[in-house]
Amino acid sequence: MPELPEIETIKNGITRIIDCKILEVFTSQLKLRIDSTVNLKLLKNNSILDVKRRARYLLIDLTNNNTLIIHLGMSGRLTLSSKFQQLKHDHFACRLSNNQWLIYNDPRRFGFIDLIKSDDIKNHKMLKNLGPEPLDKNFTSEYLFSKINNKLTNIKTTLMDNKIVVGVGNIYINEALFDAGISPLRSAKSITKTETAKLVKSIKKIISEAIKMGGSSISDYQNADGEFGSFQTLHKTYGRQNEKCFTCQNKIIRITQNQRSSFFCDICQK
DNA sequence: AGACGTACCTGACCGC
DNA sequence: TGCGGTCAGGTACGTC
Repeated sequence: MPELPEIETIKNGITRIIDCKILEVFTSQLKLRIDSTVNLKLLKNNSILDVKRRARYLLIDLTNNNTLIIHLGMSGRLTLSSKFQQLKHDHFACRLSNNQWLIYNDPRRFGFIDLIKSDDIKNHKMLKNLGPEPLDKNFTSEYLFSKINNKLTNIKTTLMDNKIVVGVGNIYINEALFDAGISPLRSAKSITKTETAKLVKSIKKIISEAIKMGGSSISDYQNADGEFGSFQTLHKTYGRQNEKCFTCQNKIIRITQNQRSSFFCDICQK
């Protein structure tokens, strides 16, 4: 489901739980992608100090030096609701002192929830090797060029590598490459310094616009209040195979790269 | 070391 | 209707 703009939107939607106390915890028996290090029932009586995001991970800081890490995988949803009746695929829920339930639902179970000591967060195996945030000032064209100029792999796959830059998934990389006028088929090492600068600018632009629009709702993404994002109405390539390019009227092509769909215009993107 | 394929899961959709 | 195939927003891991 979610790339960085969707997670950022969810994060903004749940900041109202800050200062709430966790009164009750539900967990399903089903296995998520990785097992929680400790029993999540231990969350009871912790209070929420802060809600943060790193890459596509939501980090909920708690009292007792605990941090809850939530990843939504491909199909996860995190919602706030005044009631909780366990639905299929609900894997975690907690009742808060503001009379709301925070509910984690994930049909495909590619996501996970873990509870660790806040001090150990940087060492968590899912977080320790992450590259910079795309909107961070240290994600520059000099940095990116140094990371890609010896890579044989295509530029699209390269930019989806979390060690290089985080949070840029299949939707937004297609959109950013279109914006930059660069074909997804190019090898990373063939991208010039000038093109790298354009690419960095396009990634920042697309991600910021998507955050402003509340993310993209392709089939089932919803924010913490069950509302849909609207950036999908501005997609210029993603999901538009055989439709006309808005710039040149050429047909948008769909191909497969590393088992993921790429959409592009072979006239506008060189 | 780097490149690439595979695996984890469910559900929606399409063609026969 | 039902069945098999394909596809889906992510990411770690195995193998060459």
